[in-house]
Amino acid sequence: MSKSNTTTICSMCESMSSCFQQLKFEQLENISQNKVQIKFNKKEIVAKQGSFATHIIFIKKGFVKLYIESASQDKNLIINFFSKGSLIGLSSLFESNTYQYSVATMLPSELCLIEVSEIKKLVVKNSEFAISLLKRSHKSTIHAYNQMFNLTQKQLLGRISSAFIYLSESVFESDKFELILTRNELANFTAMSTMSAVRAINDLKKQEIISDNNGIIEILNKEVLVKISKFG
Amino acid sequence: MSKSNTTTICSMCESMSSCFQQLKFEQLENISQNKVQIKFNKKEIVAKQGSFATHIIFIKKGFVKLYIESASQDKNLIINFFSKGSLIGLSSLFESNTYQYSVATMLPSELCLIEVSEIKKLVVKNSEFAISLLKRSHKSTIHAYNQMFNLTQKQLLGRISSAFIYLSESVFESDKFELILTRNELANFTAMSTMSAVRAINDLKKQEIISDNNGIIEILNKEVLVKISKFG
DNA sequence: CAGTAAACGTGATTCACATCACAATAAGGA
DNA sequence: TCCTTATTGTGATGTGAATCACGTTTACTG
Repeated sequence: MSKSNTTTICSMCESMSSCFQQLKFEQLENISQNKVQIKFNKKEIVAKQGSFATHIIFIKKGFVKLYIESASQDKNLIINFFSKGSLIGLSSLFESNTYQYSVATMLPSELCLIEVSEIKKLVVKNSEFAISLLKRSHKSTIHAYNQMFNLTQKQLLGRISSAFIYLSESVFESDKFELILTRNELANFTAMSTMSAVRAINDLKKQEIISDNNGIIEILNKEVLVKISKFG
Repeated sequence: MSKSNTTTICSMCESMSSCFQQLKFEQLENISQNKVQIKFNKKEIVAKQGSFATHIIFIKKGFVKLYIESASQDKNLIINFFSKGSLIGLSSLFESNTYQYSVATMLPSELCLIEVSEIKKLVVKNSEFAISLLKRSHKSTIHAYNQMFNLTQKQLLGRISSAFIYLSESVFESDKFELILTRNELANFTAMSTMSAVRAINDLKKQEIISDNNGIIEILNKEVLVKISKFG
């Protein structure tokens, strides 16, 4: 990682999240003065589970995964993916001062690290900002509940199908998208072995429900995909 | 359920949650005037997944479970348990206007249903209140992440052990407690079959890690229990 | 651009857990 | 109080998915 030599002023940032749009000009200036903007290569760790959380991570550009590592480190569970405009690390902020998860880039990314104390001040000053943080937080909670259900109550094909629907609708926002994730990462997101992920994907390909051209996934038969994702 | 004939004034409520302690007297009076206090028997549904969420649920007394129902209704996943002082339904409030989960009593309970609009007003007016809601929300998120990890990465005994530790430390707050939950509910909380839950519990009993006297659970060997919960 | 590591893939085997079948006990309702 | 239903329990069987073993292809990296 390297500190960017062209730090953008927050009020000029075209990736600005909905939260920050609630802020007044001078409040945004405060953020601007209490952040660092950093460039990361792909596959770099941005936040490490267990370490002190002194900053909130804002994604200006790129793509990251948020995941939980096991003690033995061999089993990772990917909780979610985030791209431009996302804000990460809020839960560590109010609940505990250490990260409860790790965050790593999956593409070259530009991130802004904003001081926790600055965010806290703004929550007190600006109730619109507080509400938009509340919305984000509840979105995370609902996503986690859904995933808990998906991962524990559905089997292989249902989990993979749910994952493709989620990626298509909520992450890449298109029926055709570059997957970016490896089979191993998809396995870690769906709580199965890499081998099972490979088999499940090829199964969907053979049934012509999805296609995969060098990493470009296209959902060919959404109706059936949804049916599989619901049945289990 | 039946509307309580002795509605407590919020400012006199001895179950008052930390959130409400942030409120000024007249704000608490507003809550008081915009709530209904209702008595529920055990095993009654308080909130039904999919229905409109017009109220926030405050637990004045009793014990409830929050769970997600499957389409076929035969598979339930219990997300969490709540007792006196808890506030439920906030995520439905900001993210969607329908409940993403169901809530049911497990003991006779007294609940206060507070109008969503009233809570929203207070979040805007009182930033301390907003922050305490943020804290609660993040606590839910972190719990969900932990559970996701537990349920997907650990096996039977690890999951049951984690569950007993959670119940002991975070729900009943004692090494000795009345279980309240049936084997089936414990299975739904640990994402396994009822039969497996029965076997796993009896396994822990045989190893003298826990004891069960007519539903009174005692953790006899916490050290080993923690070890099992970590290994998986 | 060769060498090595990471990612992708297929078939055979193993194992954890669900399911089935059935019994005993406890709880709640007419 | 009896009758029904929920809850707890044990052993045998079946199966979904992990693991193992191995080969192929694609991407880094000096």
